Amino acid sequence: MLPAICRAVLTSRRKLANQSFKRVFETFRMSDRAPTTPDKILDLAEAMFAESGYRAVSVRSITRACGVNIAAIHYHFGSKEALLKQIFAKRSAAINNARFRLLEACRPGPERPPMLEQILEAYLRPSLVLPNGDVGARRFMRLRAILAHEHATLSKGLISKHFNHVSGTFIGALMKELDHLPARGVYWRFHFLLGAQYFTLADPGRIQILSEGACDPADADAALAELVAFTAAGFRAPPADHHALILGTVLS
Amino acid sequence: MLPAICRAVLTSRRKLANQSFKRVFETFRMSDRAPTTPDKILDLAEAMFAESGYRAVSVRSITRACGVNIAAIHYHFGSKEALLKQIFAKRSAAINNARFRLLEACRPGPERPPMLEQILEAYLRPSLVLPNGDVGARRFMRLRAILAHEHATLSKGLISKHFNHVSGTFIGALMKELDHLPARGVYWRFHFLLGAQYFTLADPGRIQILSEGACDPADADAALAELVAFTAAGFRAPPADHHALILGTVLS
DNA sequence: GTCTATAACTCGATAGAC
DNA sequence: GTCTATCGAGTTATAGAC
Repeated sequence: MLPAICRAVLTSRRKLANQSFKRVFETFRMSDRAPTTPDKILDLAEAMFAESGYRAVSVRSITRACGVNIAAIHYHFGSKEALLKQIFAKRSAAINNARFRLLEACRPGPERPPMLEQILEAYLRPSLVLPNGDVGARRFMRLRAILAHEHATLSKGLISKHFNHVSGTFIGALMKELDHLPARGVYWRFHFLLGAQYFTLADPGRIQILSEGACDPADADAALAELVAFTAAGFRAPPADHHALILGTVLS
Repeated sequence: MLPAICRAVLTSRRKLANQSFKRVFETFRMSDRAPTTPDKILDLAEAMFAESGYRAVSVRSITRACGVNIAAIHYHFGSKEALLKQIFAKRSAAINNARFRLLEACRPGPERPPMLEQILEAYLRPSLVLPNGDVGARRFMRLRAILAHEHATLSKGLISKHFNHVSGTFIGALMKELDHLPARGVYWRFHFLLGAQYFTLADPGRIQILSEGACDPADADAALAELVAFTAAGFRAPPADHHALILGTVLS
C-alpha cells in the first residue's frame, strides 16, 4: 500500500524534474551556452577541482552542483579519473594552440622587446591572462598546478602526454637565444620558471600576506609583466658556479 | 570456553609485544635516538605526508607503519590535524634558527660573493641542503610545498604562524640590497623565489622528463647553486615595465 | 596506558527499476 | 537514458575492556 503511494509520488516528481530540466536544456541550446549534461559536468568539475583539489572534491558534490543524478558521471565518463582526463584533453589543446600561435608571432625588431622576453611572454600569457574574459584556461592551469603537487603519479602522465611537445619546443627556442648557457642550465631555469608560474596560478595567498595586500597574483597583467622581467634576467645570468656558495660551513 | 582461550592467547601476545617494544625502547634510549611512541609517530607521519600528501595518508596507515595501535594518534595528539600542527611546530623552529644564523654570517668582503647572493643562500640552504645528512628538514619542506597546494586553508594558518617572521626579516634584508626596486617589486620576486623553491622541493618529476635525466632536484647542492644564480639575477633586473608586453593582441 | 570494537560517517562505483 | 538504492571499502574518532 504505502510503497505504491511512495512510488507514485516519486514518479510524478521525476517527471516534473525532467520537464524543468528540458526547459533549461532548450534555453541553453538557444543561447549557444554549454548545454549537454556532459559539458556541464566537465565545466563544473574543472572549476571545483581547481578550487579545492582533486581528492577533496567527490563525484557526489559535482553531480549535486550540476543538478544531475549521482550516476551521471559514471554513465558519461566511466570514472572520476576519466572525467579528469577529459578535462585535460579539452583544455590543453586550446592552451598549446595559443602558445604556438604566439611563438610564431615572435620576431626581432627595433620597436620590440628582445626575443627572450617575447618567447617567455608567448609561453606564459596563455596560462596567466584570460583571452576574452574566459576564466577557463587560467582555472585549468591552477588545477594543473594543484594536481602536480597533490597527486604526482596521476598528474605526471597527464602533463607528459599533453605538454611535453609544447615545452620541448619552447626550451629549444630558448636555447637558441641563450648560447652562453649549457643545456643543463636552460633546463634548470625552465624548471624554476615552471615553479614560479605554478605558484602564481595556484595562488596559496602567501604573497598577499607578506606584502600586506600590495601584490595579488589574480592581477594577471601585473603577474605576467613581473614574471617575464624576473625570468628573463634569470635566464640571462651567467652559468651558475657550483663552488660560489660559502655558507655551507657555518652550520657546524 | 572459546572466548576465554582467545583472550588468553591475545593477552600473552600483547605481553610479548609489550616486552619486545620495551627492549626496542631501551635500545633507542641508550643510543639517544627518537624513542617514544609520539616521537616515532611524529617522524613517520612527517615522512608519509611528505611522500603522498596530507589527505592521501590515513591515521590508520601511519599507526600501521609505526607498529602501534590505531588509537595511538588520537591518544597522544588528539586528532590528525593536531599531529600535523605538531610536526610544523617541531620543524619550523629548527629551520628558522638555521636561516637566522646564516643571515648573521652574511657580510660584504672582497673574497666573498655579493651580499644578495649570500642572503639568498642563507634563506635557501636550510630548506634545500640537509645538514649532517638529516633528511628531516628537506622532507618537511616538501610537505610544506605539497600542503600549500593541496589544502590551502589548513596550510595558510600554519605557514603564517611559523614563517611570517623569518620571511619578513629576509625581505627586509633584500630590500636594503635592492634600492633600485620598489617594495612591490621585491615582494613579487620573493613570491617567484618561493615558487621556484617549492617546485624544487615538491619535485613532481617534470624537469627530469624534460631534460631526459640531465637535471635532478634531489641533487641539493646543484639545485641550491642554480637557484641562487637564477634568483639573484632576477632580483637585480630593472623594475618590470608593465607596458613592455606586445603579444596581447595576437590572440584576437 | 594500550588495545579492540565499533560508531558514524563519506567515498567511488554499480545493479536494476523505471 | 535517468534515477534510486545500495554495496563494499574507506575514513576519523571514541567508548570501554583489559
